[in-house]
Parts: sequence; structure tokens; C-alpha cells
Amino acid sequence: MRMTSQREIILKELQDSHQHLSADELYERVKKIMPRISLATVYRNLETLSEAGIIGKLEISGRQKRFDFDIHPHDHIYCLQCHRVDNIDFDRNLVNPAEVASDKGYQITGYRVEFKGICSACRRNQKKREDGDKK
Amino acid sequence: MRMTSQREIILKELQDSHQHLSADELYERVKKIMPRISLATVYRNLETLSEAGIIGKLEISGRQKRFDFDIHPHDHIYCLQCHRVDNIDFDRNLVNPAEVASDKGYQITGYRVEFKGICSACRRNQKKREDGDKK
DNA sequence: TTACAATTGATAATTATTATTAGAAGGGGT
DNA sequence: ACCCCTTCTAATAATAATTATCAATTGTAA
Ligand SMILES: [Mn+2]
Ligand SMILES: [Mn+2]
Ligand SMILES: [Zn+2]
Ligand SMILES: [Zn+2]
Repeated sequence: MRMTSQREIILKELQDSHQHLSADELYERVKKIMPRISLATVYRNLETLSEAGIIGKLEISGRQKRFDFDIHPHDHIYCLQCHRVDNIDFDRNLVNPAEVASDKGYQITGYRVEFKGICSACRRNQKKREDGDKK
Repeated sequence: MRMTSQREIILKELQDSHQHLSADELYERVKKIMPRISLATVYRNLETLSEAGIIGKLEISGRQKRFDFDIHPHDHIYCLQCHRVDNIDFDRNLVNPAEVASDKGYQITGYRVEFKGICSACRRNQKKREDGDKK
């Protein structure tokens, strides 16, 4: 794998963001630095980079894929309202795949714990709207 | 919500299947009983039924939605190869959302544990192929 | 019955993603 | 520096899953 300038910028933007960006969000950011880049290049490189284990790919249920600068195993929570995704501090030792393995004859290779809820920003907005209604 | 004949058949087919069917799989089955039904009707009713809490909606990461005749809270495992989805016997008491709640100011409303692996059928096929290669 | 809202089938539109392809670039070996 | 080969890119087409639109139909209740 060559480290092309496109690839480098995509990687750097994702890492600097410290967020879980989707391909098109990243595209918007990268375009500011390299205006002629193609969306397909962003998709292609995110795929390549995640296959190489340099970044993580997050497949949150029923939503757009997001990419993670942080590759160590951890879990996530997403906001039902604004769809942002955050890391969550969940003790993965609580889950023992081996215990559950026999169940249906599956050979288990991994698992994800995915929390959902309303993020603090969205809750603030909600409260603001409710207060407005009362007046 | 009216219980139309379309809705009734869709519901019955899902429940009788005892599987986690996708909209188009269900469409194929329902067509055999009601050949003029539209795919959009299947999608529409699966949405309506799951909103009403009569069936479950399964949003497995990065894949097609699947619907569940069984609405009590439980978790799933899917096969990386053939994409089938099965229930898994995981003790949900092990996870305590309240414990994790404070983390980012989220108000947590639920969570899913999603295992992945290779199902027994796919493992058999894999083994068969390997044995074939040796010869 | 009439009146109205809910629902349907057909189809168009949308969203996210992957495939195709002709051309460009990188990097040895000479 | 030049050639060759492979990898990569931009632009665009294609695909897959789902949702939106809308005119026509149906169910229900006054
Ligand atoms: Mn993360
Ligand atoms: Mn289930
Ligand atoms: Zn939010
Ligand atoms: Zn399988």
C-alpha cells in the first residue's frame, strides 16, 4: 500500500478530528485541503485503511458507516436524535464469548455492544423547546 | 391501525417462519399467498407493525434490516459468510446501563449485544472445500 | 349513503455505497 | 533520464435498500 497524498490527508483529518466521522463528513473536510479529490477516493481509502488495520470501521445498526481513529477494542453509544457516535466506557471482560459459543454451533469471532440514547446536547435542546412551549 | 389482510398475512408469515427475515425475503413469501402485493406495502407494514411493538426490528450492523417475531429483549449473532441471524442466549443482567450512563451525559434508552462468527453450516462447507483441495 | 381517513399498488426518488474505466503517478532497475 | 509495471485517482455509472409520492380503493362510522 502506497501512502499517497490523498490517503495521508484522509488519515490525518480522521485522526485530528477525534470523532467518528462518516465518509461524506470526511470528504467535506478533506475537500478543503484537496479540492479536486473524489468522494470515491475517500470511500476507497477508508476501506483500504481499515482493512490494513490502521483505522477502525464502525457499522452502527441501520446507519451510515463511520470510521474510527482509535483501533483498540471498545464500544460505542449513539444518539437517536442527532446520530452522533461516542465511545463508551464499558468493561468488555463482562462478556465472555466462549460461554455463549456452543449455543448454535457458531464459531464466534467478535462482538459489539451498542448503546443508544439521547446525547446531552440534544437533551438540552429538548428541554429548551419544552420550556418555550410552556410560555 | 387497521388489521388489513395484507398486514395480517405479513404478520402471520413472519411469525410462522420463526426466522429473522428481511423485507424482501418476506415479500417473496407473502407473494405466494397474495401475488399482487407490492414490495412497498411489505416495507410499510413492517415499519408500522414494529412501531406498534407487535414485531421487532433488527438493525444488524452494516446490513439489511431484519424483522423479528419475538419481541422480548434478547440478543443476536450473525454469520459473516451467509448473513443468517440467530438468537443468542446472552445474560442481559451482565450489562447495567445505569453504570455506564454518566459517561458522556447520555440518557441511555437501550443497548444491543451483537455477536458475529461463522455458523455451523458455513463451517461444514468450509471444511468440505478444504478437504477437496487436499485430494 | 355519504364522508373521511387509512391503506394500497405502482412507481419515482433518495441515500449510501461499490464498480468501471481511462488516464496519472510512483518507483525500481537499467 | 527512460522504461515498465503496478497502484492509484477522478469521474461517472451502477447497484442495493429503503422511503416518498400519489391516485385509486377500502373500511368504518355517523
Ligand atoms: Mn471509537
Ligand atoms: Mn430474535
Ligand atoms: Zn444528539
Ligand atoms: Zn453461515
